[in-house]
Amino acid sequence: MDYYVKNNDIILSEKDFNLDETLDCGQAFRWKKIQSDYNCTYEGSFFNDNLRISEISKGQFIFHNVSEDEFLGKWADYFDFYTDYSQLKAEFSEDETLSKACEFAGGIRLLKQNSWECLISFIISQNNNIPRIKGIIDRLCDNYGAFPTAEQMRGVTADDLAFLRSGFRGKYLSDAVECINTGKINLSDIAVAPIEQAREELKKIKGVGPKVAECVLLFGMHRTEAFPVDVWIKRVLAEYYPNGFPEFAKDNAGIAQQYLFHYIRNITE
DNA sequence: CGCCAGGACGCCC
DNA sequence: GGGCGTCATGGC
Repeated sequence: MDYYVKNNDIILSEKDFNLDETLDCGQAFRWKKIQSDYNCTYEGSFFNDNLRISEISKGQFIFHNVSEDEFLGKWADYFDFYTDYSQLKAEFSEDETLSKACEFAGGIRLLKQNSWECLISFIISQNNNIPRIKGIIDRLCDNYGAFPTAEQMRGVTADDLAFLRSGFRGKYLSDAVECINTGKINLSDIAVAPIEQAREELKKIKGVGPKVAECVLLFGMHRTEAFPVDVWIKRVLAEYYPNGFPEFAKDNAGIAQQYLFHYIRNITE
């Protein structure tokens, strides 16, 4: 990791990183672009930690008002800087479609998000569009002052959550809160459980089906073998992988999925 | 206005 | 176990 401390900031060089591609590709919903002229700046949060980050030129970043300890201990992990994405993309490039996808948006990184935040966020995401998902999560965080813990939400009913205007998802959120607070579901255990078992556990929560479970595993537990399949990925699989997804990329199928998702959505528009 | 949104549930056969 | 209508809300 090529970085240095300057005043109260961290200056980072990382060529396999782009803010738009990483923060606005549907894996996280709490980042806002607050500036987009000669450089670009995002403000956002990871559970209850806030960050302002600028891309001052290609591959050059400022983490504003971040200490070296915070950077190494928190943000470098969140942005997965301890993983070599050049190496990863080199491996993916054995496959023609993946190679094109990596070339198309080489600055995507898989964010290592909080499992609880992910669970709630992706329950909200079902049959929903990204601007509205962001709005609902905004209202949730505004109400509690930050992203609420399950403990802070203890006992909430769907009616209590009406202010979210999350529609039929309110009862799912209420059930997720209860599952965590009663101990019926333990996210830390699920994070390290065998993947099939982890899937089945997550699906015990109302409103968590195959897609949401897979997103929680991938985005919230960094299970890189998890592979969320939505309409876009179905299209990729049908069009480019009629004989199945390549075996060599299986351990990192979820990261490959991010490149493919972004690729197929943007080349067909 | 109608169609759709990073789906899941409940019911049907 | 697969197929299908339904579920709130609002972006476009």
